[in-house]
Amino acid sequence: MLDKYNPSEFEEELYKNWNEKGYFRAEVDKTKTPYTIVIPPPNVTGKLHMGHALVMTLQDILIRYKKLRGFNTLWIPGTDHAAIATEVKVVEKLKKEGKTKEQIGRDAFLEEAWAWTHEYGGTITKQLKSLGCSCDWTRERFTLDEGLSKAVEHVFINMYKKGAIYKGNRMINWCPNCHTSLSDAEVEEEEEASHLWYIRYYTKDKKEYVTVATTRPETMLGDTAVAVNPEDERYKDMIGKTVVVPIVNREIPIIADEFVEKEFGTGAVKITPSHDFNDYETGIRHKLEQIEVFDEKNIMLDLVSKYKGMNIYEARKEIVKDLQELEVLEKIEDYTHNVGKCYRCHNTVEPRISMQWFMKMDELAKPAIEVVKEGKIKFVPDRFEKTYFHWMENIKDWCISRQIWWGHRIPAYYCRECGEIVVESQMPEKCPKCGCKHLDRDEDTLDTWFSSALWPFSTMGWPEKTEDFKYFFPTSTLVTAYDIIFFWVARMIFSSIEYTGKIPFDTVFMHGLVRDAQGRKMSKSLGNGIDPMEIIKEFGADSLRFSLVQNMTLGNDVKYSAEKAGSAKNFANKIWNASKFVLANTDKKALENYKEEELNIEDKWILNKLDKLVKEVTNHIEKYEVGISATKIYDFIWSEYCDWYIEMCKPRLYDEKSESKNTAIYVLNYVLVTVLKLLHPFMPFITEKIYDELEIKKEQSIMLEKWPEIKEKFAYEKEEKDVELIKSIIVNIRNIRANMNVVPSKKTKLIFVTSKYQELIKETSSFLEKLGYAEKIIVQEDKKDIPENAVSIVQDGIEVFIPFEELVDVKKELERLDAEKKKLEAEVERASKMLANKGFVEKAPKAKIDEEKEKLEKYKEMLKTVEKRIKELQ
RNA sequence: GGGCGUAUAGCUCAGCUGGGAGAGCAUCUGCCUUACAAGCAGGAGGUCAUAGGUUCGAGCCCUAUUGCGCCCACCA
Repeated sequence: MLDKYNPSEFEEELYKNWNEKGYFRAEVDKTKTPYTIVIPPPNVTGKLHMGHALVMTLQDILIRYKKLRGFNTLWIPGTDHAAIATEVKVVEKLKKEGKTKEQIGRDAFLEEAWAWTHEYGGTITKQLKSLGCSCDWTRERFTLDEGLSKAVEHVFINMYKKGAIYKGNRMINWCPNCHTSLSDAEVEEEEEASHLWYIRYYTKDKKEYVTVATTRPETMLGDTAVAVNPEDERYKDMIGKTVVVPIVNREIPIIADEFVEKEFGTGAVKITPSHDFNDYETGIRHKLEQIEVFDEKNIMLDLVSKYKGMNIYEARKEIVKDLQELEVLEKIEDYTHNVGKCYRCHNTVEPRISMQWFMKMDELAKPAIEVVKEGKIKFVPDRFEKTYFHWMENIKDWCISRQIWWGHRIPAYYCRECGEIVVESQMPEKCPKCGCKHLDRDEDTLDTWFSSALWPFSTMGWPEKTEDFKYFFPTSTLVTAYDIIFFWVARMIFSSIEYTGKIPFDTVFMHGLVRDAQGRKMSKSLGNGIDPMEIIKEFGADSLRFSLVQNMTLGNDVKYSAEKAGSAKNFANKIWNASKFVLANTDKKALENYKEEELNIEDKWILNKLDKLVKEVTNHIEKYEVGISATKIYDFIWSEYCDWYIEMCKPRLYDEKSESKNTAIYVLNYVLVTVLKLLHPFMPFITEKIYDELEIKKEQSIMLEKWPEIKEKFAYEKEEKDVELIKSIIVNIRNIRANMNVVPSKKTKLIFVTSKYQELIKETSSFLEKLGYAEKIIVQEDKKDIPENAVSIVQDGIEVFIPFEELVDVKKELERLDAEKKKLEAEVERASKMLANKGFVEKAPKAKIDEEKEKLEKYKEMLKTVEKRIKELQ
């Protein structure tokens, strides 16, 4: 028997039970259709945040739903080694101990990193379990696992041999803090207030000068040209001449290049090919020398001895001062511009020329664009396809090497003698070119996203042709936030097509970000983060899940506050108490003795509504509109089942002589179990807990149940309409009583005057009496014997009189009726106007016209009745 | 500079292929009615950002404008 709703009492235990019984485990079964999701692997040492909570909940909803619908579902969990993020943390830890990674060396460092991983790893998987995620934990993977590492190696070696991976000395993004190269996707632009420094570069004879505007005065030491637009009249005569770089006194040419914007600054740009992407390209076009100004730690090199050893920001100050002294600094303007920042540490990224490994992208991108264009992979919502196309169509080669140690080490070996590069899974015994026996392995590791790109198939044992891979691949739905389309989604798509020949998944379901109540990103620095584990502790995992999803719309961000979990918990409590009520009134015999032909009209009403609910919920989940589904279920349970149906049933349940008591018990149970099934994907714990108590249950667990049948025809449409009419009368009664301040304990007679609905009133009188606060219900054809002091309600085909005796003030009642009359008049006018409109009658669909005609008749009729009543009272 | 999203009640958001503006929270009134006070019943609260257009009919479709947000891009 259910006690008070307290999720912390049972959630953990239920999860353990599911897991032990093997309900999350998937087996290859060719008689069933697989439905597969691979988890977006969170950082192994990470902790669950709201974004995780959302993405995991969505996946779990899909998996549980599909399982109920009979699919052979598999959700593969796992974690990512998060190369840079983890390495940075380990380096920090070493720093606290007074050590550096260089001091302890690669092997010792990796030991530290593994120790770190083991210490902090596992937290997030535990948290996923608290959230209720139905992952197949027997298939849990880690990106640095042996199998996954093999897949990475396999891909690297093969792609290298195909020529799709190559090594090159090129300009890349460099994070001076993380000490590694970054891919383009890993750089985030941030606005920064700075200055524009205007510096004069004089000709050798000092007769002329060109003023350049720059945001990076310190890089001038490495300038090897000044560029102007070839069309720029101001500088036409200067092109081809030379000017002298102040301080270093190097003579450099003035060149013409299209990329220079005439309108910006002075229209003349200093060119530093070693420290700027544009300048690098320009340098190559014009065969300019590349002079490095500072090193990979942002420390000035020995171009000018007084700056040597300074970091670039100190050097900037000094150089500006010196330029002022040389009287070549024309002016300084305030200027705000975008600066590239490392997505991990948010330090300013520096462009650097460096030897790196790259993956050629143009050939890979083409088929990856095709599969989405052809609809083989669908993005939900589809607007994200645009983002995807734009990126894929403008993609540049992917810098895949990283100068860190934590990750998949590049399987390339270099001959010490001749420099030959050998790419193999093992170090060769000797150089195949010169025979030298001394080879060194490449020090670099691969971009974390290189292994993530293989995740949908590497987790299934690929490149081995495992049974899992053959059966479960391609996966079905990829669920992820829109902010990692580039990092992950795009790369999985081209990787999968290239390596497996198949798409990795057929649908990409993108959700938004979880923000705080004011719409700000949740961040540590703002301190506005909400810890999902705290929410679980206070409200339960079901409430967290439901509140995250309830108001979610496709692809849009979710504003979240703990209050939402509170209201979700109220909902859970509501279900709990309703179930308690149903259980308390249920006995097994009643369920066995149920006969469909004995259904009351209100039973048919709720069953018809339930059928519609099943259909709607299903359709919306199929369209990934889980937020709408959640709301529909919420509304049904609270506003239909609890507020109305249970109340309607009470008289039958409490009346021992009631013939339809058993039917009520059956329908109460039937609707409850059906709605629990619909709700289970959203709130797995409470639905299981209640299911377990139900007499009507068929399975050991609600997880083994079948999704409710979707009926195309609703058999009780008329009954539904009729009960709605009665409901509106009840609402009217309550309304009037509330306005007259009549306490619920004060019962009255209810006199129904109707010829059309005599039968309906009789059919519904069991609950009409209770919900209408009636001591007695009288049905009659005409208005004889209506007491003077009665309030009346006019409905279509029914007039209801409530004799309140001394409570009725005729004047007030007339006022009320007058208001009612005005409302009806307005309705009649509206409908008549519409029907008098030639355009409407000619062009509107027939059904709509008939509807309006029907309404007009109805309201006219009601208006007449009201007018008559007014006359009677006057 | 290009692209995308968004604008509806005090707050968070729904609103289906265009056909009488909705929910939750907050607020106000009355209720401890034997599932639930984490509740029940009732009420108040909106020129659907602005201006045009299409249509018999626009919150919804089209155009422009404005606010907010995001993504992309080599104006130093």
